[in-house]
Amino acid sequence: MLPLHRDDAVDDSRLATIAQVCLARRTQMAARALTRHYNSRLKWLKVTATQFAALVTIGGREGILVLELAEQLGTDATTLTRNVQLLEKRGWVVAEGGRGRGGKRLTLTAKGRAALKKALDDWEQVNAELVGKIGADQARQGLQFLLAIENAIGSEG
Amino acid sequence: MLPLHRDDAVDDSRLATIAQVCLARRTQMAARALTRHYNSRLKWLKVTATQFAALVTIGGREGILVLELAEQLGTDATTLTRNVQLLEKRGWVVAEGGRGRGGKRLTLTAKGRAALKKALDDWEQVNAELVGKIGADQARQGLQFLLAIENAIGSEG
DNA sequence: ATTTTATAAATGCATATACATAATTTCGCA
DNA sequence: TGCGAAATTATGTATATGCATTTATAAAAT
Repeated sequence: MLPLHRDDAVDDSRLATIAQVCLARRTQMAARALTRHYNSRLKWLKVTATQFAALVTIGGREGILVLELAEQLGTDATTLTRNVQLLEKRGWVVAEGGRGRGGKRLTLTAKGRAALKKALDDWEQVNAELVGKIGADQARQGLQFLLAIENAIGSEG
Repeated sequence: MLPLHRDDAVDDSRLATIAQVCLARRTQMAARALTRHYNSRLKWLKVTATQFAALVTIGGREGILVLELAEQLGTDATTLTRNVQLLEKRGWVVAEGGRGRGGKRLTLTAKGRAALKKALDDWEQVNAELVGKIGADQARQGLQFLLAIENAIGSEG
């Protein structure tokens, strides 16, 4: 039986095109590759790329709230609640305050600052390598593209 | 007490710069925003962006192996093992074969093709909206950038 | 002062992700 | 024919993610 004129038929070449040009798919693929890459480079410090991003942000703004950290990292606040708990268990971050108005203010511990400082050197190397490989121009354009995507989506559902 | 000359001090402006130009961070942020956006648009079909990408790929290559699907999606094969199990439970995908050489060949069910077909219309709309907002040129350059990132990382740790 | 309201974080549940390792199947060869 | 090697998927464990909902706190209103 030939599968012609099926109601549920989909065009194969259309699917191939979509796989090539879907912004979500390609961005996720690159994000996964980058995460794996950074994780492997930061493995000796037992820091993940996600944790590194949080440490950088807290270090740059001591006393930041969980909600503000979520905003800076572009994640849901409930995700940050748990990610921060891991950082606290690691002894890298301490919090003052709690639920409700006023919130929970986060600061790095000495241990946290030390870990961050070490990780920064690795980051510098990894990022420089990547920029070297793709070229400074493309890196700059890429960052603009990523920002444009975020702005295009904004906070609408 | 002034925090001058601390061994663990980190430069705030350096941290701010890193937050701006870290390729991993910015790509992940965009990926998260895109995932949320696509998920909300595909919510009425109870399909996630990740599942959509898998359905597109399986639909475009019936009989694909889990390992090949992982390659196409740029994820670890062990992730795909579980993602595919969800698709099977949903009745969208059936598998022939199993462990070991020969592997497990995946195909869409009629239900899977129907879901894919509906999702494709949503995808078309969402992607067109995004490209419209950021501009066709930047979209094209962005896709090239993402590809360049993947190539730069390749399969090295 | 007590109630209401707004704000911030935490929890329950489900999916997504990857590394290390295990289990299973098949192929090739002795 | 049976054993070792290669290939492929599955499992254990941990982190990451988001939505819906709940809990806790502080401010505002009456």
